[in-house]
Amino acid sequence: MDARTPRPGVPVRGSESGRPVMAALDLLGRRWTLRILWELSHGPAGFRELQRRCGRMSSSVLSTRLSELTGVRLLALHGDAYRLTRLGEDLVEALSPLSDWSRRWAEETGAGTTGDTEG
Amino acid sequence: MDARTPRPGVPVRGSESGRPVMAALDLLGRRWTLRILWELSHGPAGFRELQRRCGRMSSSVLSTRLSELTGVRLLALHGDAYRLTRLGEDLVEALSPLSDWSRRWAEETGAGTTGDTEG
DNA sequence: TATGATGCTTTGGAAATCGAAGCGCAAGGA
DNA sequence: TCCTTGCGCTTCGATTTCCAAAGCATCATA
Repeated sequence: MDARTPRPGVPVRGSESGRPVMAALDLLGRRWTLRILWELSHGPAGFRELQRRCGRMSSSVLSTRLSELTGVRLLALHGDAYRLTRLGEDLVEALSPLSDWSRRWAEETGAGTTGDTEG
Repeated sequence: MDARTPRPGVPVRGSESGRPVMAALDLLGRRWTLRILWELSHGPAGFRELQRRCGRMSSSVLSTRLSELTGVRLLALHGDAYRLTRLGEDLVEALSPLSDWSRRWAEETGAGTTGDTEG
């Protein structure tokens, strides 16, 4: 993490208040961040394994995301495996209703994919 | 919305499956998207008003985000006011645990701002 | 008629993201 | 002992996204 990583208590993009939720909205609104957390909720993974889970995302971006997320204590590196911290698990759990919601979204927009049990 | 806007049923960044949740993670992982939804959950707003709520964000980006979000039916334009659709309200509600979580995050990282009652 | 507010669009430059290549290391096989 | 494979990343040039300022047309008020 560098000094520009959003974290509670400091001003972030579009908000000088330091309100925690603003930091969260800024942090999560960066490409791949949500996806990385989501994938790690399925279990710890090393760098290349995680890259594969994210559809071969750019290694350079993965690298910076991982250091951002570990910097704000949502992830931790144990040996060669990244895993969610307690805080990170809580976040993913807070976001879990997204899975059900997205199915409703699919229904209402008349989307095709149905054979989808894996949240 | 153009053809590249993530929506359920089509491949998105990092996922060919068309799984709805992947589209959601891609869509929400764009700068300002979460923030815009969040701000609109406090009530409808016109273009410039919304821009102010988002801390004077760039009008060009706001414009493209608004058309993306209306394109996937999370927002609708009524007269000169953007407002959440039913689907959009459901999404914000699904995301609402984020507010409580972010406060815990602030506590655990020893952040300063406390005078913060507005989620 | 001016003045200010609105909903945007345009534009040139800055920053984020991309993807391919490469580095050093460790393990396994011939 | 070499050779290959996989690992965790970095580097770097190219593309995409984002940005802030300026501008345009329109409407309301003065």
